[in-house]
Amino acid sequence: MPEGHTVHRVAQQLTLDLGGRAVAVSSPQGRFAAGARRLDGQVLLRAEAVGKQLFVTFASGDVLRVHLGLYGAWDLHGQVTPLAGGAAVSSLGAPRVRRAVRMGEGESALPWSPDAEGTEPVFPPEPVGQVRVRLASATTVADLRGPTACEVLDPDQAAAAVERLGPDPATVDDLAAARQVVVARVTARGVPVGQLLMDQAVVAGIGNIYRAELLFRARLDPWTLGRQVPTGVVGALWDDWAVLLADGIRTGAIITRDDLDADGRAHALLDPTQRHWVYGRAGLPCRVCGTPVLVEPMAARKLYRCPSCQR
DNA sequence: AAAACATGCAGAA
DNA sequence: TCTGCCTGTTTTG
Repeated sequence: MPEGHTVHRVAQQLTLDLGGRAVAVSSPQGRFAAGARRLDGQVLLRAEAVGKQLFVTFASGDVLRVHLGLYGAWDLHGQVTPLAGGAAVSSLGAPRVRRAVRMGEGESALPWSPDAEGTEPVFPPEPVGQVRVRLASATTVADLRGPTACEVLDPDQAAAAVERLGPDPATVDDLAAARQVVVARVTARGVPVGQLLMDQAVVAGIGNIYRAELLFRARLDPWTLGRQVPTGVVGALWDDWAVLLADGIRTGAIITRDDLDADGRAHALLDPTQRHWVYGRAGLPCRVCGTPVLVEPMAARKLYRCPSCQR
């Protein structure tokens, strides 16, 4: 369940291993049959993420728009170039390896089990489960399952879809201008800032984990109304989001503890319970002051905060 | 085996 | 504010 960083990594991966190649597009599950026919056989030009949405552009100009929602995931098979930091751990520029990788819900290497005879798995592999879309080159297969959105858009529709989203610090060309936009959108509203950070039309890519962690790092009470948050504080939230997102894209994990040294970070990579200040820590002591972390609903999502540190 | 749970969002009311 | 939907993993009985 991807926040922005995961989708950026998917985009990198698809561009790297399928970009510039003609791809067979199919819908083994059948629910995307018409869309698949429209794209089948075209050259995949590039994949890009804006917030949590993935846009895959094909030679005709048509764009596959995918939103993973809560449960969606991409499984990659065959030649999958290791990205830095992720499950496909390997040094940068290492030779390509054959393996299977899941991106979307706790990125991980898939069990690569040879069959009973110990022979190599066949390529391309049979689709397993409900595969909505398969993108296949001669050497790489990407299977998409469980997306909340999956559709083909023409160029104008794709531009409109991007236009509906707030700025994403990983794609925006002018960080300072984007900062201004976000400051304006937050401070104009009489809605809790914790809710505004999750609003993809205000700023793109922030999910429940990043929301909780950004607000803790700013020591800001999530219930503060947008219009009550000082301009400089909103700007600092945007700046911090840019930092956390870049870090998440690089490492493939959401580690927000700026109190950890290199060893601590390496440990947090292996132990998810060490990654966050407050997210998922309801009832546990605040790592700064020891006050029990609160969890409560905000707009039907779980909000984690330290009632003592965040004011 | 069944239930609970999850990093999300659209649509209805 | 509420419900419904998508899928896989973890927890519970």
